[in-house]
Amino acid sequence: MPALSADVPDLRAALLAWFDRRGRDLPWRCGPEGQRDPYRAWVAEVLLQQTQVARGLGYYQRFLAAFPTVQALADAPLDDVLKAWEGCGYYARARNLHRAAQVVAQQGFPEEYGGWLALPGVGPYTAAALSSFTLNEARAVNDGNVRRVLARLHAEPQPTPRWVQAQADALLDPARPGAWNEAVMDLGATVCTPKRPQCGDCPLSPWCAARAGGQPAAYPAPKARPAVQEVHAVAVLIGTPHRAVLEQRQGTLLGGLWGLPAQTFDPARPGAQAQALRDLCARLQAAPGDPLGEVAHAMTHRRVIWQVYAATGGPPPTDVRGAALSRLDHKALSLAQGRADSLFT
DNA sequence: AAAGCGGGGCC
DNA sequence: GGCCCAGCTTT
Repeated sequence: MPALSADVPDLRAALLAWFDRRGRDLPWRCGPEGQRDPYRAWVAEVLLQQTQVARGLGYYQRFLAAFPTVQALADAPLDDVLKAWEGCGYYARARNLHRAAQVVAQQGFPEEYGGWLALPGVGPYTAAALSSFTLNEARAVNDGNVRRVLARLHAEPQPTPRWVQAQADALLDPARPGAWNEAVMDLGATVCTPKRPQCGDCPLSPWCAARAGGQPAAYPAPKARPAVQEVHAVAVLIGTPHRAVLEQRQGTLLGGLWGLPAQTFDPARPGAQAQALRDLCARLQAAPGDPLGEVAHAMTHRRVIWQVYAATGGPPPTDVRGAALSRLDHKALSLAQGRADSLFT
């Protein structure tokens, strides 16, 4: 295996040649290399934070259709922005993007890395990506793909963020920084994949220490993840699946989204569920009705189990279709849909 | 440094 | 069921 440090020009040339042939053709890569359209690139980068490209594609088209320009985004109500983001998760991204669009509409797009980094929702990865893609600035990105590719290249089982950034900085091709960043990520997403890397198709395999060791998939070592916490709650549906009493969620969990009124309880305590239902209905000035069923919804860090009940009274119902709802609330509403259907079968 | 934050796809 | 994904913000 060639000594990597002495071979950086060859390694760069090999990856960029692969990228020029096999790089992905993605809708936000519009405009010349190093001078991408900043609005489209920005929306895509935020949308793709912790979201796979294959799934981001549909959300990207929907969001761009709703808000074709940064001015349109800045002028829109937050509720409309969240509706366009509905289902995509990590809704703080949409709130921050909306806030940052108002800054950009006033001041124009950033003209350097530091300007991007100063915007809400733009961290080190996104600022490096956008300054290299739109300004041709020599900033190396550090994302999950880069981390995996570099961990394997150097056979480093425990790559710290600091280590990854240093390696990425050293390899970045200063002649084509935007293309280099796109190339490493494309390689990680299509060839140097987490489970079964296709080393036979990899332009970096001559330099790859993990491949030389025979166990490329062992790098990097899996991250330890905290146990998933279960959250039990009762929720009430007042109205119909299309027109129901909704409340806007506060705080960081699904903040800004709308959903059925709900009340958590401790399932280990006898009677706690019935008490939660009474408390919830008392708060709403509603009367509890029939149980509609149970819905469970898994998120990365918790598992939510709802006992859903019909109820009557309470505040006036609102239109469901225009509101941004989480998947959990859509599942709860579909319980009532199934019940309404069954009345006619 | 660690925790919190969605949702889906794939093994 | 576990792991991962073009991470960021807050504590």
